[in-house]
Amino acid sequence: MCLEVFGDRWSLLIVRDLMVRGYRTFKEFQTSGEGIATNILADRLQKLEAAGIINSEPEETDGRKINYRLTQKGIDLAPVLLDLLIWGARHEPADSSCSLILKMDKNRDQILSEVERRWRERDSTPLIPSFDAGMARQLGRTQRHK
Amino acid sequence: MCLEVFGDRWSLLIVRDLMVRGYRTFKEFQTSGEGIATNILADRLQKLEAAGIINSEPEETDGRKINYRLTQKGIDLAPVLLDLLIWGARHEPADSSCSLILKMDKNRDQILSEVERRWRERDSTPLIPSFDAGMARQLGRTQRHK
DNA sequence: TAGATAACTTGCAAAATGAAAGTGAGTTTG
DNA sequence: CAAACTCACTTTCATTTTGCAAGTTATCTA
Repeated sequence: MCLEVFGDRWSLLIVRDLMVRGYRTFKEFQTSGEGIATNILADRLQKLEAAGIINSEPEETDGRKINYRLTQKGIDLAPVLLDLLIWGARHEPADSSCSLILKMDKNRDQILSEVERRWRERDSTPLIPSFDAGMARQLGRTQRHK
Repeated sequence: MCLEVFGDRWSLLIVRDLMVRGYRTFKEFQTSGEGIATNILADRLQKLEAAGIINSEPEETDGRKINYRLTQKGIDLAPVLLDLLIWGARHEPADSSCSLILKMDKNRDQILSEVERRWRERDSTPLIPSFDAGMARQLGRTQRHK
């Protein structure tokens, strides 16, 4: 059931970008440097919406843009993403932000409520820049993988 | 980084089966009814091993069999799987075991330490049969999907 | 009003997946 | 002890999914 939706390379990445990087539009995903093809992006956004994880509505001030946002069901994935992040930090040496991320293990509940607050208040600034960068690097590649 | 490994339909399912259903051999995965093709299964087992999430060793009593087990890195995925399960139970009505699963939200830490204990003691009986069935149904389909 | 821009589609080649049928080492059976 | 069987894979090949590039259409913006 719930692995259906995430059994591909992009869906969780999209959810992550909505959750912690504050992405909202097609263009932001497209140019985020992760290299998702536009047809796949369109397809995944549609499937995530069909699954009730995100919704979409045109922006009022600019009729071209469509804003994608997490639903409650989508934001409820925060614990999963956070645990995955912590797991990655613990087991993939990689990054300098690991120590930062590992501290989050202690503050798990606090961080989760912060994530939810930001969502409720439609605050789309990236969630702590350094944290964001680290989270991005941990959870998914930023470069095309050969 | 860490989404690389799980950006496909089967890898997390394999980890789940090792973790909560007590699967150990190729055959068990193959005949579990989830319908994974043997070539894909072989490929995923190899990739999971390359990623340090599982290891493999021939069984002593039967030279044909190979036992796959989670490494520490693999068992550390328990929080992720548990959160995903709880998320599924909360948002995919589906199942009668949902209420059972949702109770696990309260006992999160207790369940996680039970999972780890079982792993340490190489106890491969399914983790509470009813829980197991529910977890299986929630996390992945058991039937071929059209 | 002539570009930009945003959000997609479309077409096509390349890669991944799945079903089915092998293969070969090791084990059980008669 | 040889034939049959089991287990863990490979191989082959058809189908599906993905990725890239190039449109397309409906808004803006200068």
